[in-house]
Amino acid sequence: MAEKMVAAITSMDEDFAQWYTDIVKKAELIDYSSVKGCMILRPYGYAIWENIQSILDSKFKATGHENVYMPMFIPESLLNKEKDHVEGFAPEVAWVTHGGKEPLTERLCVRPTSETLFCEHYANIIKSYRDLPKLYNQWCSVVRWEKTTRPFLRSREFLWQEGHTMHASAEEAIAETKQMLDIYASFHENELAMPVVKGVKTPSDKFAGAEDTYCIEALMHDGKALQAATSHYFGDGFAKAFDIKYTDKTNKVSYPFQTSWGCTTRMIGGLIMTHGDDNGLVLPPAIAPIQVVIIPVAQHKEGVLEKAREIADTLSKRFRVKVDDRDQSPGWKYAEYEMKGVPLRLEIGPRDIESNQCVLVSRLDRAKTFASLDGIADTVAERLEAVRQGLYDKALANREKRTYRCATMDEIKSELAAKGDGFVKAMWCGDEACEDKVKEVCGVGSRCIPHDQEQISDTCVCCGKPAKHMVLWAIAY
RNA sequence: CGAGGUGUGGCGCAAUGGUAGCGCGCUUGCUUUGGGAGCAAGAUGCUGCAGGUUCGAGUCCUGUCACUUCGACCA
Repeated sequence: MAEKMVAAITSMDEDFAQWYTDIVKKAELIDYSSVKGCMILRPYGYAIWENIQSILDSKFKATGHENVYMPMFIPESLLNKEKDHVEGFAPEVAWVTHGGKEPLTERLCVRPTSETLFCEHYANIIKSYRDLPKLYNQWCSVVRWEKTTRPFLRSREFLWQEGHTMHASAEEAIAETKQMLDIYASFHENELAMPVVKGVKTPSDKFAGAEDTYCIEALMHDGKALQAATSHYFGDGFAKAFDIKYTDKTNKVSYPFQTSWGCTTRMIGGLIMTHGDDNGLVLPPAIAPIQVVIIPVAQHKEGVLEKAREIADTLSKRFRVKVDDRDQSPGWKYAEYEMKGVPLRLEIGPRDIESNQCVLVSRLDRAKTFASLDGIADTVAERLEAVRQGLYDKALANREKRTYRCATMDEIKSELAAKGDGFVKAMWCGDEACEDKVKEVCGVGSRCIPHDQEQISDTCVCCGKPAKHMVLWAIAY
């Protein structure tokens, strides 16, 4: 019987990539569409995104941000206004060249990101220091014509939010950049139960047109890194390129300072690869579309379904609950909701009803325990919190196990060879040539310069000159 | 963009160049129900597409498209 269940998906140790693909399909998160790299988010997958969206949206609003909606198209001339930006994105934009049968006089790109659109608009509406700050966000999809694609991790169209803000001073803009990074980090650690490393990108890895790019990096179960969210400080470069000017308190014409920050449906890929196991997806309660699934056992027997629905009524005041009364065997349903990552299962059958109890099964370890139906909502709340904490602890333990502190490139190579992919902490002189060489020789790229610095050694891991920073290195998704 | 893999019923697969089959799923009925239930009866195919070779092509050849894996690049 156990064999049959494991056979349902590829084992993650056997083939992690195939395991991932099996999960996104079998947990009914997505389906492939007829356009390469464009996935269909099915109800269950979209519900996860809606939960992520609703939590983050309330955090954004609590910090003073307002939602807007910008057009999907950017005229070529507008995209071209900021040199670094267009160079960064031009290779992967999709172009609209015709309206009906008529060629357009100027081709339009489908937004790969909306800095240029926000800047054009800000130039029109920011005239006085009284107009600042502007704290806008939008939820939308963007298009980047990627060569190779994977569901959630790299699709040609993906859903995201992009915040774009304008501030009177550099300090205020930098504070905004950091505030949003903190919001992303706490969302990942608390709601998604994913430990993350906060840091700043090296100059070669910055967002096109940014002065500083901050990010949070998470380590997946297979030891590869995933950038989970980013927050950029732009200085006044875009403001100058787009002629966004205002009159400040001293009656002087000034340029405002800008930020942007975003996170995407890629987070769902991160959830899968952080928490999933050989029985399928495992979802942290905060974003699980179903937090508690109730499985009636021997549901044709008198009183069973009624009792299941009664419990559901009680629980649904506090949790997202589903009673599955389909005509399938209980075992079939157990396997199905494990595949879908439902954090807690409640089984109720005739024997339980007699003794006023039910069986609770945590998705974390599939351990079965009896629980009294008195005060069941409090018990469920405790168990859900235990799932969240357990997921976080497990992910953190994996990250610690796979974090290597290295003083030389030889050490990096031998650690990775001996213990598998993971985070490498090693010192760096700041020279891009060394960054490139580490990637070439050791196979790991720089992910970020972590905020929490450690002194691994005094000299650059590559050239031996005095080190400026500890860098986090890894193979990235 | 480079290197591989795969295209046959909804899904997974089989079929020496010779009548397209199996399992799962699906439908109906009955019996079941505490870890993917059992029996019975059904339905489902222009073998990705286009050419070619052949008396005959799922099978061989050419082209093409799609999906997918791994690299390089990116959220």
